[in-house]
Amino acid sequence: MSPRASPPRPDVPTTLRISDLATAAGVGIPTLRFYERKKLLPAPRRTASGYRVYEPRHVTRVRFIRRAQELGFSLREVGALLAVSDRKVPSSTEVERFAAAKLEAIDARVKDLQRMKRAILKLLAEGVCDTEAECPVLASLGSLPPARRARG
Amino acid sequence: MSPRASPPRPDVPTTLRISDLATAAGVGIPTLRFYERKKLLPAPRRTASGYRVYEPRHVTRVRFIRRAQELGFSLREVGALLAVSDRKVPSSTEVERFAAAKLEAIDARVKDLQRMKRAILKLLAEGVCDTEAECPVLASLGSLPPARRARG
DNA sequence: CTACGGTCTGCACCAAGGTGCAGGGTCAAG
DNA sequence: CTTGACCCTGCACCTTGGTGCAGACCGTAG
Repeated sequence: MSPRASPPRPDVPTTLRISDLATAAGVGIPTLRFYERKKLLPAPRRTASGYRVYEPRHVTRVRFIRRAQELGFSLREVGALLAVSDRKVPSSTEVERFAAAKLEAIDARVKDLQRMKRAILKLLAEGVCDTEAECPVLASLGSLPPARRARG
Repeated sequence: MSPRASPPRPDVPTTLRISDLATAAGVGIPTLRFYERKKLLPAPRRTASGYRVYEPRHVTRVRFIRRAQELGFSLREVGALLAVSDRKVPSSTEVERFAAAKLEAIDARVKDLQRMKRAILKLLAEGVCDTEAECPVLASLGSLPPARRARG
């Protein structure tokens, strides 16, 4: 509970220790070190004694990672987005193809989610179905194209 | 390549061996045994010699599982939906709350996906941003509520 | 009968995305 | 100068959702 009055406090740009970043971004400390190992977070500056020193923009970055994950992007994909956004990688044809594929995938996912939503509503509204063959959930989603994993 | 002319062929209800089901549903054979262990597939009938014997409805069921997974449902959740659909579990308040929560989650996810889509479009259209603070992707998604995992 | 592919079981292993712990250094307060 | 909270590293372990392999049986073709 120590206020730990941010050290010399040279200016506005507050610095954060790892626990501050973890709290601010809503993740655990080990997760931050994990992201660092995975290159999703840049290796931060260190104090003389080796403590990691973060800045507020890292909060944004970690929150972005979490949001993107919730949307179904893998950490590898999040890394690709961040790399473009960081200019670590030129916005090349390859990236554009990646993004375009993602957009398509997003549209498809949205459609499917809406279908699923309707199916669940129906399931609730109609009560439970008598035979598997008539179940709205199964019917609305089970008999669509082979559904090869479209994750990538 | 043997046609394996479906045995006595008693009627329309063709039976499937595990490899047939795997092919028809677009998954691997081990995956089917895995689903069976996880109770997503009922333990099927067996031939005298112990071979699993499936029916066409199992194709629907497996495809449903894959679709639901792609939509971000965990196997545990898929199991819950299937249990309702199977009448193995009464459509109780609990189930309705589960479904209602799912619906909300779906709406939220759709909104976020659309936001992500717009962000990616912007990223592509505007070229790459100069500072992280200005990046549309980060901006559109990074600075939203704490984003505690809404998976369950 | 033999071969050969399909199937069985059980167990080991894999990748992703973390989580926990031991053993040790740091640092501000009391 | 000790205590306690915090940090470091490295390593082990966890859950999900599979994948692979060994060793043995089944079953049809030649």
